[in-house]
Amino acid sequence: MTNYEIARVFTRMADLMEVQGENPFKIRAYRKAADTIRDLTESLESIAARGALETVPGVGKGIAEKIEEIVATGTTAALEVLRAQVPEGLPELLNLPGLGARTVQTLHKELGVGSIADLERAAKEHRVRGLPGMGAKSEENLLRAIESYQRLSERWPLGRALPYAERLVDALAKAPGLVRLEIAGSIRRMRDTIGDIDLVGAAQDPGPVMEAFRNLPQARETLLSGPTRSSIRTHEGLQVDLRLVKPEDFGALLHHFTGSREHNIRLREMAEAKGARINEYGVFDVKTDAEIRLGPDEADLYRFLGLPYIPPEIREDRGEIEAALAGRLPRLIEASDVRGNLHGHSDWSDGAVPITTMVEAARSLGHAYIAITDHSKALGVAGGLDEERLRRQMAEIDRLNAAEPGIRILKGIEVDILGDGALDLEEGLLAELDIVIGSVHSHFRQDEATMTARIVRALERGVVDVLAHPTGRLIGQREPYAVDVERVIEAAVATQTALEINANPARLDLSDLHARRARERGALISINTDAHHPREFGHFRYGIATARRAWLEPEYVLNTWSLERLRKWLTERRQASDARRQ
DNA sequence: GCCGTTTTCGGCCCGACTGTTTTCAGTCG
Repeated sequence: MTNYEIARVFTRMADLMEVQGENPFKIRAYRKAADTIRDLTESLESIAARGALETVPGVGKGIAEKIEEIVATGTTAALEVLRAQVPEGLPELLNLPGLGARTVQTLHKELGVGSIADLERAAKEHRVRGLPGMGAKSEENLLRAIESYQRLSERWPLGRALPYAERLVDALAKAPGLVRLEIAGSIRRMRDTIGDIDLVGAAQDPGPVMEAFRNLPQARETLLSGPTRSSIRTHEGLQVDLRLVKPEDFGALLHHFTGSREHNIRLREMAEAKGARINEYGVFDVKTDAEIRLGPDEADLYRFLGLPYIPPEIREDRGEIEAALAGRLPRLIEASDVRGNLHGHSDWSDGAVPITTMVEAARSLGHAYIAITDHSKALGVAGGLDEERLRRQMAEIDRLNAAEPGIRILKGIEVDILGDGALDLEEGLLAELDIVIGSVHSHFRQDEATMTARIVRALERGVVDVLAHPTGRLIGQREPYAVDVERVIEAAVATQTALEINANPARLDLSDLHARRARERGALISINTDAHHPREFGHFRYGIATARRAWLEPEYVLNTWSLERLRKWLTERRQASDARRQ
């Protein structure tokens, strides 16, 4: 039973309790526990085995008992009781925008609605409008909600959402009277996927800006519209919210809608201790309701609370407030720290352009080095290199380096880790390369024990310098393969293998949480674009963002190092591997 | 159901918009 599966049990219980009208705080407790569990890197089974369940935040006596029950039996009696009481399809109604628990209960009780199909029928037959608080307009809105729910409603990867939001900002920037406009919400925090776009702005007169917003070419329909807040749905089905305040309140607004909700709640609790209330307009004295005037920046708010500025990427209530209080916030890595790309492809395998084109692009970015790491022969579809072609490529790179291209080209390979943990090329040859990236591209369906052992075995050979995209996930397309990340991190530390944060926004693998865990355990990280074309060097922004969310300082990221330091590390780790194997 | 250098009981963020209301409940972020 994975943590993810156990979390799903509690989420399901929360859904069922919600449509039953159970105590909202109890429901929240279950959801919070589920979120926490999903984020753990250690398996609940092993936490349970050492009797430490109640040390997990949000897990108390009740939920701990249920976890033990789930670990032992696969389910819990409490869930089965709820299931017996509530129709299977009822919780799904909560996904319809505008429909909450109270209305779902009424629909179920009064009309016998037990699924979205039931609701659609009832609305079409005008049976909904007879209910208290429901009219013809409500019926219409429900039918629209059902229609749009069936059409869309998946989360967007950051790599799609961020550029889209930036285009919206560009389009809106010309609106009359607009003085500030920023992307807030989960995009500003750079989460790997996002559910909607939050824009915040400032204007003395919000009317014309709101009108321009509703009339954006991207807007398919207006969901709601008021003087300070409007929402549209785009043609692609994504919801976009715009909030506007007076320019002097902009800092408070930006902070409020950057979130995360959990982070903001913590700050409000801290404000309460100072007799102050925080909302999107500023900070107010609880007693007099008078505004406590702060400066215009987010930093002023943190200063008021006695905290240093906390960057958006780590505002998740995952320990950042405690770290800030203790003066121990990390100096997060920045894009300008990057000195090279250690995983990328050329047209020798499945890259789009010749080595020289990739090299020139990297040089123009100001990088000091670039590794060419084409695929190995097992990846036939990608034109992977066999021994003979790899030797020719190595000679080619030697020639290019001899011509002093203004950047160091490292000879590398992305070698396949085969099904049994062997490497796809002869290890003597691999040892001649400057850098070896190892990765899994096959047999994704192996069970967790087999996959974990396979990767650990590959690392223990000591030849792989960097383990690429360690979990194999493709966001929104493919689940990570079953692998015990904790064990892989352990092996990476023991063998001094760096773990990759693959910066491709479809991967972001390691994820923020896994990367943070890896760092905590002492692993080194390499942030790589895995570029197959020069334009994909632009993906660094996503890799950096993930690293920042993982609390990474540049010190622990290989490719922020100078070429000399990097080469020294590569040499020493191989010597250590050789020594270990003797 | 969880949690506690204020508390082991009584809290658990705060405000905008909608649709239906004669003053507010429900929903959302």
